[in-house]
Amino acid sequence: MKLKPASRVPPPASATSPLVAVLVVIFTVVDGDLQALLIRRSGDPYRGLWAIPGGLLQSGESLVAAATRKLVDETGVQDVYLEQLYTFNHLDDVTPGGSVAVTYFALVDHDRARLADRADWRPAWFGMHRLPKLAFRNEEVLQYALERLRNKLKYTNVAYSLLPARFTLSQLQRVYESILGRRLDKRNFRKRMLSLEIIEATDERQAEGAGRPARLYRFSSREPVVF
Amino acid sequence: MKLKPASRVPPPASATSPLVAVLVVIFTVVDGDLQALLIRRSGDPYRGLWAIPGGLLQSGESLVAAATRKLVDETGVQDVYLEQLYTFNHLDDVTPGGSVAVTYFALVDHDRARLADRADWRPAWFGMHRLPKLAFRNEEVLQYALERLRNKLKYTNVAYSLLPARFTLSQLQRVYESILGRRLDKRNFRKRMLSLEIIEATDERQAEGAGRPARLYRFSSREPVVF
DNA sequence: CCAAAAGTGTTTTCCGTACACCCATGC
DNA sequence: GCATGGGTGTACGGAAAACACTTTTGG
Repeated sequence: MKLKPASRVPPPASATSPLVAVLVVIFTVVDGDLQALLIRRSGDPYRGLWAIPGGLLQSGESLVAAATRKLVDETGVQDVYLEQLYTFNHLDDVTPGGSVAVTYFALVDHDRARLADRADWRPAWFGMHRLPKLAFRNEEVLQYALERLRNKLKYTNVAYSLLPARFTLSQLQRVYESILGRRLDKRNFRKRMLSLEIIEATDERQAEGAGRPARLYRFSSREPVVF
Repeated sequence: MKLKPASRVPPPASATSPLVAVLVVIFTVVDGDLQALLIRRSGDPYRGLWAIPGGLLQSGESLVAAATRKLVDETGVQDVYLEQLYTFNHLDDVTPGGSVAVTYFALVDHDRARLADRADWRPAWFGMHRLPKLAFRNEEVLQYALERLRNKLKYTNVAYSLLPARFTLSQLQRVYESILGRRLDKRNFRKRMLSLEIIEATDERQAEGAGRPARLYRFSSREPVVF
């Protein structure tokens, strides 16, 4: 049986066509730890397990709009880095007719996020190395998101979305180290960041407890930049 | 209004939910020219224009299965490189309730492809620099696919899917040049290909018209390999 | 004065790029 | 013997990686 391109137009709304869900992997870095936001399921299936926030794409809604909506629902923030990740299917093996999950990932500054405080399925942050038991095949999605994020770090300035407007180079380095999962050399790191010209020194300083006060930097651009 | 994860499960089949289409950008290299397979639309909208092959995702069908089905329909080949590209929406601005297009791209050896011979919307190859007027926003999709392919070429062996089992280094270089859109240095190219150990020399040779016969090579692996 | 974090250069290694001539065959 | 495509090595430059000590502050 052959599908005709023309058949894209008038939907036979009768047959159960696959549903479209949108999931958003929301990352943050707290205190040297890369964390993802998960919600606890209060309904079946997988009741009580944790899952990536998401919901059905509504009629007429665009994919980014749906992803942004979920992001705002869960964290209250909106103007952050958000990128489409991958489209999975059969994540959910219960929906009759199948389902398609379009996944996104977002990077939020932990201090700006205000988690929704709901009675059931409350959201919570989990370190990527201390994940709870997850619903559907959400481990796969998280791993894929992490991999993508690690790659993006190498050739884009996406880290801007994980930090406040002003930050120290040590804070920035800790963000990189949390995501990459390994220590970086301080001198090489600073040399590289500065040579890429994605950050600029300000003339402010900030004392972090004991020790010499650190210079504060800012990102030259708070829009995504690819080098 | 908030979507609950639980609502992923029982679909309210009443509302017109967005449709899911699967498109497959099929690339080949012929004679130093990177080409994409397009089909001519015989129905509305965009009647008479050319478009990327695709169709609706059928109930219960997986995304790769749908993409593979389209690929086989159009070219007769199946065991080639196939990768998910991106998921667009609003490509089609006519479907009520909106539509989502999950796009893939495939790489086929031109000599193995046997194009479907249909009365209406016949498929045909078009050089990426001589594209006809396209339906929907298919230019965007093709450009995105090209960009992705160019990147993949740098750190994977995907070219194996564009060549026969045995090939000369010059043929391989022409494939790279067609995709990248620029000339490469012969010595550097060979050095790199051999040092990556993705190809191996055979002891066969092949005369290409006049000139010294060329050694034939094969890919060490005909599965995708990332370096 | 000591603990704690910030800040700073040089050397080596590796990879990408530039570049020109000889070799084997068909006609 | 000449036209055609196949095949080969070296040198340079830039980026990444390795590596250790001094500076400034708080307590």
